Amino acid sequence: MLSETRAPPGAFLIALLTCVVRLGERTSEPMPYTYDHPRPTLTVDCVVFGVDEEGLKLLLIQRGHDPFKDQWALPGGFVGIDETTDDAALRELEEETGTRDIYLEQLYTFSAVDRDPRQRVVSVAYYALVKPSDLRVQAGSDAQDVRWFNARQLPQLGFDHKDIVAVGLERLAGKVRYVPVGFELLPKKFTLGQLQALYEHILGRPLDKRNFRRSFLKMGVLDALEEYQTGVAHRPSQLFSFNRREYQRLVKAGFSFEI
Amino acid sequence: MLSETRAPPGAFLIALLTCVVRLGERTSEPMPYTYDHPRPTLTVDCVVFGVDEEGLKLLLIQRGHDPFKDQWALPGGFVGIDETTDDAALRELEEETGTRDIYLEQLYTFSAVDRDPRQRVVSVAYYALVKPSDLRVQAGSDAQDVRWFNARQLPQLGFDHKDIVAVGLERLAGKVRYVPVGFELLPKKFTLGQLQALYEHILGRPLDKRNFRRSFLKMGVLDALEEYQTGVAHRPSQLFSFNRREYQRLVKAGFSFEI
DNA sequence: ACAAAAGTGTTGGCCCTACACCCATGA
DNA sequence: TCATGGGTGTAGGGCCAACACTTTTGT
Repeated sequence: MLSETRAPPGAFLIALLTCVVRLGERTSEPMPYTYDHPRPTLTVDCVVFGVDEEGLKLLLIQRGHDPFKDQWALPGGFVGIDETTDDAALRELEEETGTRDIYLEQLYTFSAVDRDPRQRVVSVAYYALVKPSDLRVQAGSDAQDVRWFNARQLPQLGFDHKDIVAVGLERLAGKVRYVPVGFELLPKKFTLGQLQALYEHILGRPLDKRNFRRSFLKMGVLDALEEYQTGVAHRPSQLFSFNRREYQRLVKAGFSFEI
Repeated sequence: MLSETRAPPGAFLIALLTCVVRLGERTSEPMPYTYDHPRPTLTVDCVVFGVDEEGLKLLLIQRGHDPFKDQWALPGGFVGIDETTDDAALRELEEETGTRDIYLEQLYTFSAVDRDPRQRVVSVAYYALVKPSDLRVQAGSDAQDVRWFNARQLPQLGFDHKDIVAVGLERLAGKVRYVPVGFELLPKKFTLGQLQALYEHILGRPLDKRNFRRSFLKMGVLDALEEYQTGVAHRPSQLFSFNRREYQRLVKAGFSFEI
């Protein structure tokens, strides 16, 4: 039915073609084989969390082009015709971070009609957990700058990225309660103090030291190393590492990691 | 840069245009204003849950066209250029159910490159909770038939809809544990027996009657009516209704509805 | 010596689980 | 009178929250 229709050479035709889409709306399934109509553009945006001494951080880029030129925004970009949205998110993150070894999870798909002032863009949002110590960030092709920001004190963001970040923070706080995500954010060897501080930053409330240590150690996913902090002006803490094998065994067994 | 390129008149050009997209991939943000490249088609698919005497049900349509003609699949369809994915999902559901008064929540976005045999299609999946008693389903324009199926005994499904259903079932089971979703699935007045049976169907395991009643009543979101079942061959059950106002008050207060 | 974080046990209360019998009705 | 689901209370155990002091190091 629409197989001979050409797609719009420019955005000014979109309004015209909308009537064609309206026809399409009456059918509840994709039409056979050759179907051609104005489509939303598909992008990904990534809420990248990290943590350092100051607390929970978020990676933002400073846009090099309009719209929102010079403003800060989430890293992201187009989804190619032959890649999944997961692949697109990883590809974009590799630009800014130089690595693909990143914990990534789909967050939500944002589709407000006016979320991009230029044209219709639907964005699949992801959230990522990285160890800032493991990577040195660098501006990708379309960004002037990349920086870590305090996750609770962000600058004004372009598009609807403020909403996306809010959903990301909420999801992180929800997830941390029953999955030990902290391990994606901390260095290989860490102290229980660091781990607890991380949880307090994510949950936004203080936790009891003794109870925290007990419940975490009880899970059995921490390996106590025969190694200690050095050079700190207080009693050195024992170092721990995350036992991923044991963690996966417990996940399979249906174990609950509630904090 | 690509503003003069025409979109593919047919699927056979997609491979050719892929190289153009590859160029696009190097930029991490949408290009200015007039940007034209082969885009994934965007659809929605809905996992519609209902419940009746037999247990948890799922609404499926029988496809009227290829691909997967005559096979059962999830209701769904294209996302128009001027509607959100939420709107698209509601619009599609209205076709099959005749109402927009449906509890709907975004589930996940599926983007495997080969999930549709015709062309690249990315689908935003939703799950819906409806009261089958409130609506009479009817086949939409592209469907030969619509029917409720036992959610645990589904026929073979087209596309990757089996995966989508699996994610939907998992999410429902997760959600029911801390949100009283049951109210979206039951009639206005219901018995605690019905409510418990619903939970058992969703969770896939039996629950203790006394404990279930106690913990649900303790939440304070059920109004006991001065009304009883009639015409049953056993002691009539008291009827209850859901107090949505109180529920929302408790949600705001951060109350936990764990079962 | 002091500052700063590490490390360590116990108790009370609450909640969750398990469990068995009588009740009201229609057939 | 029988079959069917409705309705009710308690006791034991486990888990969680609250809580304070000593240890080790650098300055």
